[in-house]
Amino acid sequence: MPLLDHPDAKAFLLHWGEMGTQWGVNRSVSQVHALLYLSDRPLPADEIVDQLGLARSNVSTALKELQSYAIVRRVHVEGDRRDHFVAELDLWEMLTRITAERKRREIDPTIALLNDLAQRLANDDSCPPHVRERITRMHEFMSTLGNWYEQVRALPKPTLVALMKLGGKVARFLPGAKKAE
Amino acid sequence: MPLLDHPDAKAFLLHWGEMGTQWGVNRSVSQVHALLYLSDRPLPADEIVDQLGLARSNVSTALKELQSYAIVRRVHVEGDRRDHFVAELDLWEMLTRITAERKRREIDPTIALLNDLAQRLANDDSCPPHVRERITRMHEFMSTLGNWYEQVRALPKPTLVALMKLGGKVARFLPGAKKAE
DNA sequence: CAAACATTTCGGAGATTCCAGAAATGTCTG
DNA sequence: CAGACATTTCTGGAATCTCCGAAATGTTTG
Repeated sequence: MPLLDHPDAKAFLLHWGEMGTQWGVNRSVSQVHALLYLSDRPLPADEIVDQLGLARSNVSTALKELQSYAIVRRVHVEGDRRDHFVAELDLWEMLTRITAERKRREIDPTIALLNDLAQRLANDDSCPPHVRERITRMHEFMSTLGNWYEQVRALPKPTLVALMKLGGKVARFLPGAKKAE
Repeated sequence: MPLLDHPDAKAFLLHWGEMGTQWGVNRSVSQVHALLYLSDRPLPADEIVDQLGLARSNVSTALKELQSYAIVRRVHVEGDRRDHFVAELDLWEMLTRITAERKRREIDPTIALLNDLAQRLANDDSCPPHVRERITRMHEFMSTLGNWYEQVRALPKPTLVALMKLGGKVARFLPGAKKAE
């Protein structure tokens, strides 16, 4: 009955956990995520505890973290007082949500700092020209990247999927691009 | 004289170090990178030690790590026996190299595992259908993503830059896309 | 509102990572 | 090949992160 009796499910879950640690996500969090992803029904925290052998408190923290990425959500189950949880099953959604949250946490603060620095540099003649230039370049680069991301993410999902399927062929549509492949 | 006497350079360096830790890169590594990025000349390890106050051994390890991402390289300086190091200054190059290496380390092993699992699932009737389906979906998704990435990265840099400048407007060129914005 | 149940927060033991200094290894020069 | 210099690998203490169990907090039900 338990999901993890199946060796392939278990292999997936274990690998997902390891992969998480490489990504800066802690193992418990990514294991909980893998379990929910494979489950065909909402699971209460207790059952996650049983299946993964983690402490209840740890599972609680993991669920909170996953919810902060919006890739797991609480659902109510008829006739059960306990919270149940399900993972986002649309992988494209999953990717965009993780990306959005990571940008928010990791990229945006950097852009903000670079904004400040650029401000200060404008009125500071004591800064060696090459330092000014390097910081300015970085600022422009990250801003451009951030803007690009915001634009792309605003596109409707089917458009994004279509773009991805297109792969390297998008380049053909560029004005002035080589027509031949 | 030392680069870090300039408060803005220092702010950049410190922030870059913190940002690194968030990214799973250790602080020493990202500080060394920031210093080299701001420097207008190749630096020998000793000078990095002096400017950052790190142990020599630590700097050595950091340089090795940065070289493994190919965003820092060793250069020879006329009349000095010591190795000197410079950072990649083209930020677009920097991004693509980091991305390539992270994909290689983090995504490729997952795809490889999913290949194996998909193989095994094909001959395994004991696996519950929904588990099979979830793993298969994940496999397809990550493969598609990986293929997309390889195609896009093969495009010439100017094309990539042009695409990025285009932002969300690429969607206009999609066959069957809404022409109006 | 009291009792039962569910969840979160807290504190600390264990594991991991970081990083300085020491030792070892590698490389050049005379 | 000896000695000077440069770099890397090793080792252990410090700092950080992980994750359990206990205590505190929140929530439902009679």
